Amino acid sequence: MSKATISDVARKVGVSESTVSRFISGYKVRNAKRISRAIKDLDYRPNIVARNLKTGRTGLIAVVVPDITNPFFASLVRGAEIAAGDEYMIQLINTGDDLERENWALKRMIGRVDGVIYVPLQESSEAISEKVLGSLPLVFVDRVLTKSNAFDSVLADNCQGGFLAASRLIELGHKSIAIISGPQSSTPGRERAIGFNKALKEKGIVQNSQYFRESDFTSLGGYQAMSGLLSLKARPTAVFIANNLMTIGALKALKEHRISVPEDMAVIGFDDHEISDLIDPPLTVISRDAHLQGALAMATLLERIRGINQFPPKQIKVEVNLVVRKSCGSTCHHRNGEEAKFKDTLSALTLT
Amino acid sequence: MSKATISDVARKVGVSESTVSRFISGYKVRNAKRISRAIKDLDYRPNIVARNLKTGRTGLIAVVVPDITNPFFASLVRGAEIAAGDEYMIQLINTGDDLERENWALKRMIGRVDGVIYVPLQESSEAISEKVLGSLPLVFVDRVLTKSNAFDSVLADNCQGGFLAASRLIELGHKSIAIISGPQSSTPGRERAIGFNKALKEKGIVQNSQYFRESDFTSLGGYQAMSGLLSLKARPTAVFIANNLMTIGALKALKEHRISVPEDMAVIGFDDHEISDLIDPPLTVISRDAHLQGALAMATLLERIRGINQFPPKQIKVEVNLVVRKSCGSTCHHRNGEEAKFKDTLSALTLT
DNA sequence: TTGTAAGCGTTATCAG
DNA sequence: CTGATAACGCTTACAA
Repeated sequence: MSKATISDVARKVGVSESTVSRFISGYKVRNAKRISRAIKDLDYRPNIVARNLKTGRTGLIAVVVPDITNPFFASLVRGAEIAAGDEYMIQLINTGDDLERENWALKRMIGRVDGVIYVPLQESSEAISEKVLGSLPLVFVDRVLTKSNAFDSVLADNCQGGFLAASRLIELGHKSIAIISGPQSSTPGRERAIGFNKALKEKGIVQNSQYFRESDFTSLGGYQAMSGLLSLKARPTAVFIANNLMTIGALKALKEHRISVPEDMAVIGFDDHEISDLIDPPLTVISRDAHLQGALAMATLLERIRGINQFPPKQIKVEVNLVVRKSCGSTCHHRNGEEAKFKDTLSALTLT
Repeated sequence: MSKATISDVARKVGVSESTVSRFISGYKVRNAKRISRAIKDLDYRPNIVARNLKTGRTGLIAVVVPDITNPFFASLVRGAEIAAGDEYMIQLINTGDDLERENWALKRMIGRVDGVIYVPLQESSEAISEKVLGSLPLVFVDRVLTKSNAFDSVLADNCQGGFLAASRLIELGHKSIAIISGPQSSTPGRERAIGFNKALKEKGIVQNSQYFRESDFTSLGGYQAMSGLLSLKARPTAVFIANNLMTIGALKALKEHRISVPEDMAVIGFDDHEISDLIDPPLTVISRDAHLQGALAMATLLERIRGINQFPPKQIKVEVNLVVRKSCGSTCHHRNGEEAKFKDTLSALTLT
């Protein structure tokens, strides 16, 4: 039984509790050896909760994500955990795209954790009170709450992602390019669409309003959006699908309709996966380093918690890359030149 | 600031701390309304840590998995979280296939959490001390530690899975059937191989020892194992790959060697995924309900924690299913009959 | 119903 | 370096 307390140890050795406490904290004490033995003998383990009460720290960081079964968030969490090292452990909360649950979870975190890594569902949730946000060290990752620019954030370069995708499709000669976008109420939904539209505008392509489908980042949503696109009289010849799950759904729709990719529909997705090149056809995507994003979020949060000279909120951007495979169509002969050009447009890691 | 304590509230209202405490715990108190107001006014939130110290509970369940980026574990964790409801939250630990870290993590959980859902890396880890295991309510999921049969467990019906896979391949006419197995030191590695071999034996197929490749449940391992198989003079014509990650690696090897599936190599994997039927060719797999497995583990653990009449250790088995797609070869005309037969061999959910 | 008081197991302070 | 002693903020007998 782990019932032994510090006072049991103290009594057994014949010193005070304080001395044992100091020994545990790594200070030099006279009876170190005897204390160490008594601890072993009694199988004493410090009561963490009591320690937490005294010190006011918990050693816990909450990571609040929409859904851990989305591989991107899984990698994000893993990256965060690795960056946390030995000192902090992770409390995981899935909000399941439920605003109420999100608010509930955030509230509960107060006093239970030392900080929060937070992927908010929408950029403006009235439900999330300022008070809650103000009660905790917090960093946004992947998405932000726009009402609070007082926090650190670690975002992907979403605009650049949308821009790269559209540019690629345009260069391949497409004029009718659709986008299956995420919710415009969310950061990546909005920003990826912005980058996409920017490329179209710059290249002088006028966008058919039918070709903009706002969806919800789910597989089903992607399926429906693609079905909608396919029911159009004037179908697009290419599509950028703004996240991984929607891409899965969209590909299913294409498969069902026996549309051949990329001949009849060129496809670029968002977020890479080990399986992407086993798909038929291998999927061209905009990729980013999810582990890195999680790790940067954790590192920033820990700096903030440790109060390292109170820096102003950091807005960190993680680079995105175009990974060319077959789903976007012929990898034309000047491909290498193109890729070099793309590379130039990327900053390895932009800290603002 | 969340600095207000219960005594601030008590003072403001002019009652004792105990009264406020009772109010919070839902008891009827005379000044309920005034207390409620004071709590709002002061923005008082109970200090959870102090409460935990007093009550001896933390409201935290540790979930220790090898790697959350494996979709199976992600679903498992999600299922567990859902089953936890509002009362318990999840502390996530990835062991990253590192026995030392696993032991470290488990030790750290003592006193920090109310219970552990645990996917051990090996069936016999000397590193994990009995003492640690005995200090916590614990349920094994997906894998077990054989030295401790004193715990509840929730496993998939792995034997049946291996058996179904092999049977299918045999029925399709294959005689040279390989298996890329997980580590024999792990529960699913061992059991799936057992079921596989059992089917071969029953159907009178003598196994070429070259066709048994023990690997490590990683994608790279699967890649190497498949490469080994392909380098054989007498290649097998079919292969059962005993987990999801190894299947990805194996498919990559097949692709690189331009082996056409299923014509030159029939493939059955383990664990389904939404993407499995987008792969080229769509992947036949043994599937199971990962959410359910996680949820059952959590439910069992909570029962145990709540001490619901001290039932003996439960060994729960979750059914597996054969999901037939194209990678295992021609879905012959008597397919429906076959599937019905398979169904019969499955118990919906076996509680032992 | 309410208040008093005694802890829960640590760590922090302060004098020695 | 050590030992009293006082918190940390809450819950829970116990008595009123």
